[in-house]
Amino acid sequence: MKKKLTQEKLGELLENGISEFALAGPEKASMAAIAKKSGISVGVLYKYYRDKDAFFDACLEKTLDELRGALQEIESRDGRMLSGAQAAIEAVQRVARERGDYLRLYLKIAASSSGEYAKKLADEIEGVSADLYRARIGQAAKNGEVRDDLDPGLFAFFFDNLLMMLQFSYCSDYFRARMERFCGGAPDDGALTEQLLKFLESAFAFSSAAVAHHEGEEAAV
Amino acid sequence: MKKKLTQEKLGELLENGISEFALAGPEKASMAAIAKKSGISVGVLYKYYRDKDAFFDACLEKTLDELRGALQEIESRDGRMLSGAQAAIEAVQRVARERGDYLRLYLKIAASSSGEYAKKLADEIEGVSADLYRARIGQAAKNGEVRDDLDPGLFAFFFDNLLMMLQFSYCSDYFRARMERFCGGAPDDGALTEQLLKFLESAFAFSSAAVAHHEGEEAAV
Amino acid sequence: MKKKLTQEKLGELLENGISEFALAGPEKASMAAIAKKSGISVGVLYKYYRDKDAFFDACLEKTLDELRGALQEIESRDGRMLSGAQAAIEAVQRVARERGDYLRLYLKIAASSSGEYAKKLADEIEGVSADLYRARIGQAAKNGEVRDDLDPGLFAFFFDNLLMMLQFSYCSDYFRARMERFCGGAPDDGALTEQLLKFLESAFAFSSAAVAHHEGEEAAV
Amino acid sequence: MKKKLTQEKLGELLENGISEFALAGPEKASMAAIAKKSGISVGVLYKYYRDKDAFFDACLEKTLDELRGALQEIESRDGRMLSGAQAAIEAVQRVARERGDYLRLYLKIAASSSGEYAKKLADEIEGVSADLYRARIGQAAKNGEVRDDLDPGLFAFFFDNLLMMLQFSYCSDYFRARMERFCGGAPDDGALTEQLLKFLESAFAFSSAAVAHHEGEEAAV
DNA sequence: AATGAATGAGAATTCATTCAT
DNA sequence: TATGAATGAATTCTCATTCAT
Repeated sequence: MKKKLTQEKLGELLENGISEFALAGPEKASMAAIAKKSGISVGVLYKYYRDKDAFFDACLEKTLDELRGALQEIESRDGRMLSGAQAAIEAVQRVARERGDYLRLYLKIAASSSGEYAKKLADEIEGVSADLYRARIGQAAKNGEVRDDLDPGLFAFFFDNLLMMLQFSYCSDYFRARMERFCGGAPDDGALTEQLLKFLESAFAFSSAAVAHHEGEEAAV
Repeated sequence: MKKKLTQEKLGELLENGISEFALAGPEKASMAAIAKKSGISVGVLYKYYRDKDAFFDACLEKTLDELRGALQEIESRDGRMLSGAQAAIEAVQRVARERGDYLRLYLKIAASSSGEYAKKLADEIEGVSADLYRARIGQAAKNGEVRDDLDPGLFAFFFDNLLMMLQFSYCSDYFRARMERFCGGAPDDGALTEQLLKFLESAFAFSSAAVAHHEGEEAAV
Repeated sequence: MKKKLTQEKLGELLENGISEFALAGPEKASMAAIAKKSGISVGVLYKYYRDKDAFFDACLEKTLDELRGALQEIESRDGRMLSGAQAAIEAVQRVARERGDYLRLYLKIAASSSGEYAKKLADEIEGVSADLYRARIGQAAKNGEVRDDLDPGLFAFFFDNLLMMLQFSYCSDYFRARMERFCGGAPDDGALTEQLLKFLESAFAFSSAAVAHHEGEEAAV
Repeated sequence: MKKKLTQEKLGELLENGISEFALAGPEKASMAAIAKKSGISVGVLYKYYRDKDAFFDACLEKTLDELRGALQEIESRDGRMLSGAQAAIEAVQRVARERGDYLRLYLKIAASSSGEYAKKLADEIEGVSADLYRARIGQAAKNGEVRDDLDPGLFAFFFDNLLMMLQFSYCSDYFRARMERFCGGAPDDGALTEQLLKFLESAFAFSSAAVAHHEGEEAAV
């Protein structure tokens, strides 16, 4: 038989698919173009995936897998809010650099999907982190680690919103230009991390009690 | 008379265009459908706009005009950070309700545009508010109204990010589903506003405790 | 507006469709080829007919209308079996000459259709003549015009079978070749008519004259 | 051993080919499906047959061989017209039951082939029986067994036409539905045979009894 | 100037055929 | 020699754009 597509080829196909879908959008992306870019014929593409939708789903699935993978790394850290936040920010920066296409595709999908499909997708993609963040913040509030006059769900939402916009700002031309406009040029990763942590730290804590608690610790030192 | 009719028709045309582009996406939106919905022939549509792209640009322009209009209302308020924030949040909620199409289209564009065009667009859309927020925050820091150990540009960026995600969460099916997943159901507008203000207030160290802390520091100095 | 397709163009389109479908078969016939042959673009074809199937149905409908029209002419004659048969044979010959494509398409469809569709089609196409022939033969049997020991349905069936094969033999290359093989060359229309009438006349044992003639012959022997 | 397996496989391949071609039509039948059904790879199929057309020809050839075989059985009987006719009708009924695919494929071909190929095919398929029938009828006319005022070729043609339509009516969905429409339901094989024989007998004016019967009636009048 | 029918390039998808293994 | 994955031409159908009326 003619040589079967190697695993790498299949991976490349998905990567190119993700890239095309992210760049041109699911409608405009051309199956022929993706096949050509991957050095295969349209025929194989259709041997492996029933149709454009199925191929798109596969690209999306891979994207979500990768993003979930990046998330798990963060989740596995200790539960303290601040260190978690720092890890998350750095993960966003790394993923944006290494896997910008994934984020771009995610943005496209998020911007385009509608109706029940949107709901299904949101559950699938955001479910884990939503629950995790909410639980973590609720716990932190009980511990006195963060203020207790906040709604864990909404604060988790705001927290994730900041990370999400960070993602978009790193991966999308538009949002990057916007970020640069705000910062008066491309911001330094480290500085941005530091400032965002400061923003979050302050947002979450920073009730006098927490500060007092902190002060106590520091005093002890 | 004839002109007036045309003027009205043109406005309707743009509205329908915005609606279609926002709903179906720039690729999938049909020129014929838009013309029909507006009660004119495709011919006229092409008489006024060279091609689909040009028409799309016009729709975008109108969208941005409207959004800028909404923004100006907020900007014209007094310069105190907190009241500004509250006004902005409420403006977002109102616009999302009244002009969801504009926000949906904006999201589509932000997710799609690339290269130089993205930059141009971002400057045009975000320029004013970016500059305004940065200046306002810088001023507030000088006044001791907010912490002074923060970068005005980045904090303006974070602030606007939160508003932007709020917009998306109100107008896009996907982001709405995500918000509901975080909040365990559709959040109440008032509660959300309150909590977000709390978040911001704290982030900017508005809270008396933080201020007191600051004051102490400053007194020491 | 650009000139709307004239009625003639539309007629031509159907004719070319019928011709292509009859020649190449519904599967192989190419929409593009039909459009080109008709001097129009594929686009119009799809403006007038939803898809290939719809266009095919239109072609078939026209075919059946024409064939039914030819049939009606015969049916409107007086009810005597023999003159009806003669008219039918001559109609077949004329239609085969003038509208061979219709018969060819009919043959293709008859050969191809299956399942419930076949039943529906057969009812639509053959229903009228089946009922008519059966009634006419039943009546003729009562009148003593034809033998009364025959089943009107089956005899109508045999009668129509002979006409049907005549159709096929005139319009299909294969059946024409077969006919010529049987006859040792292309048969003369008049001779064929005469002989077929003789065959039918005898089969139905209508004409006392024919019987008398026979008697005479036999008596002579 | 190996060869035997191949021989079996080849037979199976042809059977499956005939079945597919008869069912789906030459255009729609899929080479891959036929190979799979036969438990071989497409590769071997193309090793044995240059292309789809060649394979189709082989299927056709086998079909014709089988049909000729069935015919020979009838032809080997004694030469009396009536018993020959009865044998032929019963053979048609049996073949339709046992080898419906052959007849369906034959019908497809007859409906599709055109030009020189049609002629070649008709000669090959119909040649023998055409000659046989003509000769037999000519002889019967000389013997006084049938009327002598008929053209042996045309009468043979009419006779074969009736058998052919019987074939079609037994094997094709369309023609079966048509037959049932004429008969008011599925006819009984025996009744059909009896009536068709009556029709033929009368057409050829064979039976002295029928004539006598008539004579009696007429005398009474 | 307005109309909307006609155009035709372009996209998805299929499947007979090839050929490396 | 057998395999069956890969190829890519061909086909259907869509819709932005044009232009005769």
